[in-house]
Amino acid sequence: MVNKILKLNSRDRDILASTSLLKDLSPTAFNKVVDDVAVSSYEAKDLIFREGDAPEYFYTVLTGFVRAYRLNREGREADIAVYGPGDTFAETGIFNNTAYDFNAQAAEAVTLARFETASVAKLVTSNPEVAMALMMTLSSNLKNALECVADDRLHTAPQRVANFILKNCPDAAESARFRLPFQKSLLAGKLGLAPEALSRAFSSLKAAGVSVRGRVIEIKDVNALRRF
Amino acid sequence: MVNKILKLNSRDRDILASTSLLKDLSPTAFNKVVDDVAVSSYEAKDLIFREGDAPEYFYTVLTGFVRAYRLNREGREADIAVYGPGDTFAETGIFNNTAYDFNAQAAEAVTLARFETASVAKLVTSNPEVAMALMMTLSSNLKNALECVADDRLHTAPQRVANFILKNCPDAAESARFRLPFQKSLLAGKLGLAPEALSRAFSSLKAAGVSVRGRVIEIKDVNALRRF
DNA sequence: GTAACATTTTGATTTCGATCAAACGTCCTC
DNA sequence: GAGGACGTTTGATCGAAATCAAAATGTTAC
Repeated sequence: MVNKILKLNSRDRDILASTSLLKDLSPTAFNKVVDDVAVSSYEAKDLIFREGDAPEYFYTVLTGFVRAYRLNREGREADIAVYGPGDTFAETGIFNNTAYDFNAQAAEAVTLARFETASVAKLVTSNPEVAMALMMTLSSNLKNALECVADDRLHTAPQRVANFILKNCPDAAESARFRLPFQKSLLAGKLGLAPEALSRAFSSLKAAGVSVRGRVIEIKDVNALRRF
Repeated sequence: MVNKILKLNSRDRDILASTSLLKDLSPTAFNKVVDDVAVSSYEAKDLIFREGDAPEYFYTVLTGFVRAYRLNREGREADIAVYGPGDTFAETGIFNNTAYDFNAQAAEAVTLARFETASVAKLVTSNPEVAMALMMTLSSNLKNALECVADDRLHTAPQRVANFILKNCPDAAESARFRLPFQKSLLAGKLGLAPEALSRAFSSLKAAGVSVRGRVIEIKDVNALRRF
């Protein structure tokens, strides 16, 4: 129920060392950052933090997927991002100490590396390597967010789903098959769709040679899909 | 037609020195950054850069407004951000040297401070102050982008317009009046709406005490608007 | 294996905003 | 001030996706 907080074991250390946030750090810098890291585990649906909370921590996903979402006044939820293994989220708290501006929830069983915002904030000013790592992360998160706005505003539901599928196909391949890394309802949220709309989008993509069985997606002709 | 490129004059320097990107820099760091800055002016509708171009420069708006937008396959445009005085855009080019991922266009006559991506990239690694300034900028742009996704997904057109109006009202005020800083069609784009939808949203807000004459917005009761 | 439950799909309806078209205003030029 | 050009509003229609409801499929626990 309540998440367990543990010290980093060597397996987690290895995972962390391969994330885009930390992979380019020198051993010295890496150790400094990792010094204050804790590993926290959550069960599916557990809240990690709530919009409005003080941004005491930020996180890198080790395993599983995290859903970032906001509520409107009536309590309806809308996802604004999904973070998976290697992704870092809520790192803006380092730079302005205002409250989290979204809710974060474990979409499934999840383990996270938990950084202390305040101590990393100090590190950043003194360690250029760490600063650079954070800039890369911020930059990549910014690109994704702008991409998301563009996708929402430019593309229909089937087009968004097609885009998502194509991002998961090896570029050169003629045909492809892959497994969704998470539930369809989470994918729907990520794409800004109701689950029903995702389901209908998949079925409209049958015409473009996409077949879906459970979580397995099969694409007859990747280039044909690219054209619609 | 083609934009003029000038060296920074002292007025531009003053404006730059007050932007959130540069305001906290020491004189030394400020001078280093500003060393390679050029001022470029554009007429309304001029393209500043195109999606796919090499990210040679990034920009801070000195005066006017810039529209960032993307195209879908059919050539329809969708705005993904609007940048005004003090805002910095396209700074992600510093961190990964991939092409610009949107088009930038002067929404009206505009002057920009133009930074060389490559030289700032070098500065960043050696100068912690500059790194910090960029992190603040990235962080703020990231927050805005996520806010935009949330707003698009959670709120109807009238609600988005109401939010925009409220952001431009002094917090405490009972009633308020202000002038739109740019054309309504640009506001429509910023909010992800067709101009017609913006117009209809304004007229539906009459019921909440909002009256519009030209660019002047008048709000009878700010708190009432907050409730719808 | 079956019951209980969660997730996904399908169907019917409604709603919001896009689009097309035309009228209206405003600003600028000549 | 007449004439445009452009921006905005209004009207009518259309389409995409949300919502509500129910069926179907999948998963888990016992």
